[in-house]
Amino acid sequence: MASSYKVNQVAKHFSINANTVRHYVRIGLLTPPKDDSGYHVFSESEMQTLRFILNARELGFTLEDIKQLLEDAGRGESLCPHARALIELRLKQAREKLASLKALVERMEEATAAWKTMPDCEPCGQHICHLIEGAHHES
Amino acid sequence: MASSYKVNQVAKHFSINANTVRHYVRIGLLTPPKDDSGYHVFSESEMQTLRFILNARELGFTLEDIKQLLEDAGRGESLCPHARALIELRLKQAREKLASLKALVERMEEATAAWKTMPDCEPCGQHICHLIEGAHHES
DNA sequence: GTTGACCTATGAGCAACTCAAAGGTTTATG
DNA sequence: CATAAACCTTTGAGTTGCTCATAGGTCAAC
Repeated sequence: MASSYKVNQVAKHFSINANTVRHYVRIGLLTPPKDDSGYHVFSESEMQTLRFILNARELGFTLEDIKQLLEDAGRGESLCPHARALIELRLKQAREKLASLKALVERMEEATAAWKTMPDCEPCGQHICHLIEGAHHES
Repeated sequence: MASSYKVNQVAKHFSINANTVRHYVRIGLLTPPKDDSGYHVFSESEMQTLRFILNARELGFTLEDIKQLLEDAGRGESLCPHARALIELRLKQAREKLASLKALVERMEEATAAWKTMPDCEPCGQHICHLIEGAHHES
């Protein structure tokens, strides 16, 4: 009928890898029942849950966060307060990672710019590569 | 004597975790000889290699990159051309990751801002959490 | 001689997949 | 109707760079 999908159909529907769907089943995010031959059958309700998972993932929740939210929902609780607390934490972490990644890109850009004017070094016992050895991690 | 260190001394010298030093030994980045009782002994030359590793890591090279560079050096080749090619690749990747992380942070900020004005939802069969279900991963 | 601080090697855990292996099922075709 | 293609299953392992735990050996001091 209309609202019944198997793994590859689900994957195509959401434009994701079928192995990703299987991964979510494996870790218990999705719990589709099986038909007689052991194939997972996804109903509209499973599809809705998967859409929820993908949305939440896009918003920066971890899969473990999402699992907790789904468990809240399974216990009939409103998960909004929990979601608000979690996203605040994840946003803070994302900002930290962003800052350190920004710093890394700047270091890399500085290094490549500086290297443009430097000749390749001949290998010698004294140093391995002056490009890298000139970097500022001293002591 | 002066130039001979054991793992914890090495770690303290560079202000890194002793397990990090052991990790580099395990994956073959460092190859310190052993004394009679099986302890790793780090000479000045091992220390120089470790400094090289830490500098390169700070510049965004992966440990696998660094391993290749050290192998170049071991074969008496100038690794500067290789290093230049590698950093260009890693810089490109870092910029891509930076862009996607920036986009993620923006999505998270928009979501939290929008959620400030929304009430928590009561759990119902129709939807799990309108906060997350309002996100734009449709279809 | 025993406590405590060191050292070793190895396996596992993190996050979120992704791929491969080994096998069962279903469908389409010759 | 046989068989090959295209699905499906479970499970284990690989990715990156550590970090921690386990089980055990070594060494210096008191």
